[in-house]
Amino acid sequence: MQKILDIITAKMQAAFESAGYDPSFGRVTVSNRPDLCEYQCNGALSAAKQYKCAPIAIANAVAEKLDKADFSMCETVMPGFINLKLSDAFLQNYLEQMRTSPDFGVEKIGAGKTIVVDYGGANVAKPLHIGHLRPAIIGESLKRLHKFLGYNTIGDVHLGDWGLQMGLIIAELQERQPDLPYFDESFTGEYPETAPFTVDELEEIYPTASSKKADPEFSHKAHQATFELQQGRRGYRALWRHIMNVSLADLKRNYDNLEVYFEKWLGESDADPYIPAMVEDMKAKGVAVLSNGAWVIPVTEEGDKNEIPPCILIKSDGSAIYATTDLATMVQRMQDWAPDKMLYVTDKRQNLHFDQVFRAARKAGIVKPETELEHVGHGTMNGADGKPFKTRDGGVLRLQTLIADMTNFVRTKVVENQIVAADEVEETTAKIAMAALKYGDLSNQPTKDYNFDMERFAAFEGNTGPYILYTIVRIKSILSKYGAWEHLPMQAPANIYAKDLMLALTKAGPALENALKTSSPNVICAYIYELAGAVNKFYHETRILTEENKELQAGYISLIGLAKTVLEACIHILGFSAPEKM
RNA sequence: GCGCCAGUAGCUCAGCUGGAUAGAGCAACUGCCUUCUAAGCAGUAGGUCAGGGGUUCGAGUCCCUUCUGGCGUGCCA
Repeated sequence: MQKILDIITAKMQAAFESAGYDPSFGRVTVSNRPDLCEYQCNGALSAAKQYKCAPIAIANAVAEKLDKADFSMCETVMPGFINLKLSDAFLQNYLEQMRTSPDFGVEKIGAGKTIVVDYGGANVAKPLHIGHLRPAIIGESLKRLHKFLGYNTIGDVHLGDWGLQMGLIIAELQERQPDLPYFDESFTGEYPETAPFTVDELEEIYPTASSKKADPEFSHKAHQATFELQQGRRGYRALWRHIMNVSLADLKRNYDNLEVYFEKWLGESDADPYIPAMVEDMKAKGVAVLSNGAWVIPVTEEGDKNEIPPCILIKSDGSAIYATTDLATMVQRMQDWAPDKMLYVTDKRQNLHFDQVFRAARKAGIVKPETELEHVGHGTMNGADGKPFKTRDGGVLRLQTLIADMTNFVRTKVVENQIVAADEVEETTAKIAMAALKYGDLSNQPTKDYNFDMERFAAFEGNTGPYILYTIVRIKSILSKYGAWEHLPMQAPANIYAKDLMLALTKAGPALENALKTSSPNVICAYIYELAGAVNKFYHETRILTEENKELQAGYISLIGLAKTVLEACIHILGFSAPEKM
């Protein structure tokens, strides 16, 4: 469906033109003075500069020419604003069109396009911790948003399963159990089928090994193991498969628990086969050059304020590095899926890395010039005190612990409330906790750091996930008491609360598009908060089920029905859902 | 050193290519439940938009500069 702003802007531009002014001044925006009008055009003010005359004169001339069929008000105000209000009939027709269109008429701007969203960033052999929360839920949300707007979407967890971390684990294992056959180069038999460690052991082995990086001897062994693993040393590959098997099951369970689902569980290792040919190609093209013993891709471009470091392709010890696997992964993605866009959701501290990789990819011709590459660098989640999140003993907090804490916190309130039956407590609690956690995160701009405050996020008042859910639950409650509502047509606004709600509903599509364009789920949060507010005001001021005029009542029901449709679609994009009662 | 990002109410944050009186939530205070869930609604109070210059009819928004904080800055991811 055409957006209201576009419809009005087109009319306004026509009016500017027919009044003898440049139509580009006819841009209409949502009013910032809702007490005066619903939409406004400030074009006369800017036009006054170019035409060197009083803005109000331009505004009057334009207003004179404006096609006023869809407006109930059009007035000019000093120094030159043009203020507009929509007619009831226009709103009714527009909302009716929304109601009867698939997905309330949002424009499928991604139709025919494919996007890869790279957003997990989990490392094998490491439990998911709070650092994995943001990329997971922001990425999941952006993926769902693209899907809703018509894109073919491929979410790829892009496991960290190939870098130095694997070498560290191998080196540490060798120190602990040197007699295992995996370390015996002369061993030619079958390796054991069961792993020589459990998940819990693995999750202890990695941090231990990581803490020993400062030891030159150990560090060298780890680097050597990394190199040999990548070169295909048989025992290391076998060990690597054990590590993968043991930790993948655990990772999947954790992501499921967060309601984050990947279409692809590929990792850095899957990019490995693409590396040799890619590197040879880059060398042949002269894209990669030898520098200090390493093969690097210079990526400084004209216009840079100063030289940015080259992208390192092959380290001086001959092994690959994360830039290499990221580039090779692009090769694989272009070959298998030919996406129009690749979106990476990782910590913003990797900004430079992706800048380098994107430049290198374009320089080497790995992606097409029109392929969009975007890095959404998210900020850090800190504790309520604004300091890095730590457990009481200073360790890293596990994701599952965070979710459990939130769930326990919410459960207490659900039980106190006594609205749901005992056997529904867990399901309701889980939904509210998920909403609290995700909305609390997503309502912040992705790029900014924020403080995790469980009491604030799970608070049952204010701008929170639970508030949004509560609004939906209220609507559901009325609709289920009313009966069949899906067929009821939209009516003209019955009061100012109805009109405000209708105006809010028309902004759904634009909000989603804006969120997609800026890769900012917080835009959706801000929108549904506004929409939920409009619903609650309407709810408060209008008796619906006791309304005696059945015709009028049907209009109310239709209106809140559409509100439910929009709200539920939006929270689904954000990654959570509403219970029946709360 | 250089680069990037940020600084808006006591706290947490919005503010869309400059536009009318800078908006929410929390906390504080005041009202509204015999009526669809009060996890709600209405209201009061709270801001020299870090400081200083500049451009403009008009600046939280654009330019310059200072201060403060965070992060990054060739072989970790």
